[in-house]
Amino acid sequence: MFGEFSEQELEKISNCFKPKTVLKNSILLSEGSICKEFYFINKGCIRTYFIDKNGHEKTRYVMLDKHIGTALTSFVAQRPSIEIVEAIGDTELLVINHSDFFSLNKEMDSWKNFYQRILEMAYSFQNRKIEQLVTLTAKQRYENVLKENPILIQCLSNRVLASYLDIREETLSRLKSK
Amino acid sequence: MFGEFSEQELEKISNCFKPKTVLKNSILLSEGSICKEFYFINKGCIRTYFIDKNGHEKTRYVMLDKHIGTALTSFVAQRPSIEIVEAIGDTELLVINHSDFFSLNKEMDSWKNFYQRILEMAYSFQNRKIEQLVTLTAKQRYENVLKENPILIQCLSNRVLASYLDIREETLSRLKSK
DNA sequence: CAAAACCTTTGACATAGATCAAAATCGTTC
DNA sequence: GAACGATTTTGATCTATGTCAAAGGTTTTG
Repeated sequence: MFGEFSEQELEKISNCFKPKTVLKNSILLSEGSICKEFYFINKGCIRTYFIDKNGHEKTRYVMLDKHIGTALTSFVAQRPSIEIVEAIGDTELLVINHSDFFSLNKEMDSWKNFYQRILEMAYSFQNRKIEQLVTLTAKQRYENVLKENPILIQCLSNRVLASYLDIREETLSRLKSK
Repeated sequence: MFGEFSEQELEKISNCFKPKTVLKNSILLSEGSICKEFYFINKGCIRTYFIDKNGHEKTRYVMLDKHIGTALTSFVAQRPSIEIVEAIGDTELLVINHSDFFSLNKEMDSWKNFYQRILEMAYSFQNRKIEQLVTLTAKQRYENVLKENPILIQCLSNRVLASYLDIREETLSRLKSK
């Protein structure tokens, strides 16, 4: 899906991924912990978010079926995470831990390419997010998700969707009734 | 600085970098063009920015002496760029073009690591930027730059600094007089 | 299935920062 | 160095969105 691997390589890679099932609302990574895991979502939904000075949640990234991700900044730097990782619904995951991830990255050229692509895409995604935050109004951001990624609106509660759009839930409620 | 290279590798790498001097206010990449170049700033200052629907500039990234960068999204995907790259002052650059960059990335393991580190840092930088945009007030963002990166305040005009902070120049002017 | 806990909606009000306009400064050029 | 253009400051408004509070809804739980 993200890279091209030989049979042998796939064998080695799949040995590194361990299945894991988590229930709705489970915390996979709490604030201040160091992120040791990278996830492939087989089925379900998880998100990363952080909490601002006023105690409000800000959702950065939502992963649905067949997506990958983690609290990347903490995972890469092995520093305490600002971001929290949480299961939104019951979720089946495949997990690779930090040391296996970077062992593969040392040994396997095709994994390096894979990781590069992950980083490139993560970067582009963040970049689009910044563009939208600084150029679009709350309403435009909502309409943009409605158009580009409507599945999110089905999967997320209004509370979480609002935090993803960086607006208050009251504002989202008002936007929708128009 | 960013990676570890052997003498041989350094030789090869430096053959790919060409010196280039540009004058203040030169456009290195215009909107809609495909970014073909990656820059090392020897001396001077360049920025990347884009223009929102109201015609206002939004500065994403400022590179000073010994920094590296480019309009990364366009450079990576080889798609027309939303971002503009502009010299803020007269600037001496070293330039590597897209095909040399990715040739090195194919051939040279240490360059792969180097590129990974660039991407990791670029990602973290964007992430911090998002955190600050969504959690800090205009004043806090100004004070943050004042504290963390005061050299920017010397190098940039108020107009550009304001666009970097994502506030209007009038607001910045008012913030400063307090 | 009742009650507790949580989520969403609605209303009234507050405010940070934008907008528009006009002076005041500064820098560049002929 | 006068004059033009660009940048910065100041002032008077406007507005999108936040805040606070309360009322309905829904879901979870013993």
